[in-house]
Amino acid sequence: MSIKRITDKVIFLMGPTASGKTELTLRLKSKFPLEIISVDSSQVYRGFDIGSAKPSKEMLDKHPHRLINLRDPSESYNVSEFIDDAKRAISEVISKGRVPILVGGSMLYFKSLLSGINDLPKADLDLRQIIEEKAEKYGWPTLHNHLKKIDPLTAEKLHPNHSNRIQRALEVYYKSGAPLSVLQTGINKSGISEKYSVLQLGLMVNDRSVLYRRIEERFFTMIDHGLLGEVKELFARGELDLNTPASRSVGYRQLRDWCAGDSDLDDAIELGIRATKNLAKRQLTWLRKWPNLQTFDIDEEGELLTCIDLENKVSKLVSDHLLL
RNA sequence: GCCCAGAUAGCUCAGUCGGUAGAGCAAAGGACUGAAAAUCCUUGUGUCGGUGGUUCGAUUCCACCUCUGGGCA
Repeated sequence: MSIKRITDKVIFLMGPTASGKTELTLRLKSKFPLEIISVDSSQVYRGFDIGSAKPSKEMLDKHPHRLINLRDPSESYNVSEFIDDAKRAISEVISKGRVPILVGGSMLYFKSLLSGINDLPKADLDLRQIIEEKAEKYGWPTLHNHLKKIDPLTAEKLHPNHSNRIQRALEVYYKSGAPLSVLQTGINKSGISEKYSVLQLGLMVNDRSVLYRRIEERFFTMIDHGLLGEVKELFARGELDLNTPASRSVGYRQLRDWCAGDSDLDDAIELGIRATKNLAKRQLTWLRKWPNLQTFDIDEEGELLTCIDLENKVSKLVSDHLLL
């Protein structure tokens, strides 16, 4: 076991949406030589600002976040690109003698960055389109059956209705000629856990209704801050095309329907809030089974981590981690 | 005051030609390798508005009552 220097230290701060990650990060940043790297699949899109809870311009000037505003909404971003970008960002920060803190709620990104993924063919929109059309005609269970013949191992793991993943498995096979399950035993794009000592912090909630209330309040705050205008503008520019990952973001998707005249505003808002709650629930499902996670519960009053006591606990861990 | 239509799961509703009921959404739990804020899986005992009547048996038919829409006065 080798003693690691400060140049090997990385911090993860994970938590569901609206759990107070940003606030805690800023507090830690005032005490330690940290630089922020965002782990957020929606904040990478330019123009998706208010609704993705992206920090304001002023805050970004003062506290730069890496891996934000990397793409136009018409483009797409993915886990693989994230891993490359995040690794580069981490080594840049470390080379400046500072400590990278990766903050966000995209749990697949965290997991893949930590443990690595396999080298696989990248997405092919045309091919996906073709598969999609077949599915509309024959149904996903039929395509699942087809997958059984070319990649029984993967098919076995997938439910016959699991559209996206059946589609991906077929895509991989058509592109590479090799079954996904075979490629997944190949050479990994390595994760950072081998290279760095990673302190993994997770914000959890005992009482989910506290988080849900916060989500509701925050949605209306976003509207006060101009969310509707932001969505209208994106819609007018044609950047809420449902085929792009950006436009499927929670909140934007529901308000898009309102812009398109498919629903009235109150319904869209309610659906947006619900979708955000569902997201938070899924994020917590990841964290519950996350190995080596230091978890902190938000307090009963909904004060979240503004509470000095919890802030100190986290600070202690960070401080220990940086000294070891 | 009269007429009509409703009253069924947290919400919107379907249904039972009379044998105590089911979808979607929500909620809860879970999965997760290039769309991941995505996508998918599992879980449904509810005085079927109240009281009576008919019936072996009523949430289902009948009467009255209460409430909610809409119309007429």
